[in-house]
Amino acid sequence: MHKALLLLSTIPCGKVVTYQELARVCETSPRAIGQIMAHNIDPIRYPCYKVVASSGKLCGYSGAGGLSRKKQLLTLERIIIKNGRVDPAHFYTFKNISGIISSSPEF
DNA sequence: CAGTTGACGGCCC
DNA sequence: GGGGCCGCCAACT
Repeated sequence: MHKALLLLSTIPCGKVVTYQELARVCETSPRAIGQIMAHNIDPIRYPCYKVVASSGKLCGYSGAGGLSRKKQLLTLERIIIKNGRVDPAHFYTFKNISGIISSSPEF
């Protein structure tokens, strides 16, 4: 399993991450993160709906329901979405990567 | 192994 | 803010 997917489960409720941030932590390109999400086999276990573009745009969701579903799930976490975009105030950044690693067995 | 294709980002205008 | 361009990297022909 890729690191990026594991990081998703560490995101606090009410927050989202950008592809950029995941790319930074995983030391890869945002494009690669996009691929990983697109090929994500298990949207249930890994909350890939919390991943948005740096502009706040939702971009896509391969799970059932598509973008509207993704939007709905985010709304359930009290995240305000205007015009298909998440307010940047909801962006989450990984501060202590080592802490995350120690709390996740698969690392 | 060599293209192609995106759920992107940064830069420029 | 938005469109055009190019670099990026993993997955899939």
